[in-house]
Amino acid sequence: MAYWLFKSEVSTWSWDQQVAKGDVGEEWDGVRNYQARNHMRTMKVGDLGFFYHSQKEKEIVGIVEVIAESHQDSTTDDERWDCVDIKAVRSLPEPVTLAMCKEDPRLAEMVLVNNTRLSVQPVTKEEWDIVMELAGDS
DNA sequence: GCCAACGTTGGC
DNA sequence: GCCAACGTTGGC
Repeated sequence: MAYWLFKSEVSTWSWDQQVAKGDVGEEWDGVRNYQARNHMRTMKVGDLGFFYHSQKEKEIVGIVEVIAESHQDSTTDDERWDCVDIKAVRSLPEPVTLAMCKEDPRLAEMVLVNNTRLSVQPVTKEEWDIVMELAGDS
């Protein structure tokens, strides 16, 4: 079981919209970056991920679960692009901001901190646990 | 709004 | 196949 982080702008696709979809979930479509796509191709049903709001908020707000493995992105006919489906699991008790991640020396290697432009990225078990701790979730 | 980082495109 | 030009993302 692996851990991931999904980035989205609030104006494009927000956590509230994801939550509103409930257990039906939603395609994580629109990704046009090979690295991000490759991460999605390795995802398995049941993997968990953080939901991060980029740009204005810059904070991890919730937890999602992969509910369908990678398939054709329905927003394009281009066969190069596929994506997984995810559903909201729950909100974090307290959002974890990018600043908090940067301040914690244990998260110095986190992709979120180092590669700001990657929209779908892996998170290690250790990083996951630390973020959960920062979120006030035990 | 600016700019750095990075990915993609296209000319050679 | 290299590399310059360009476009996009996202933090500040």
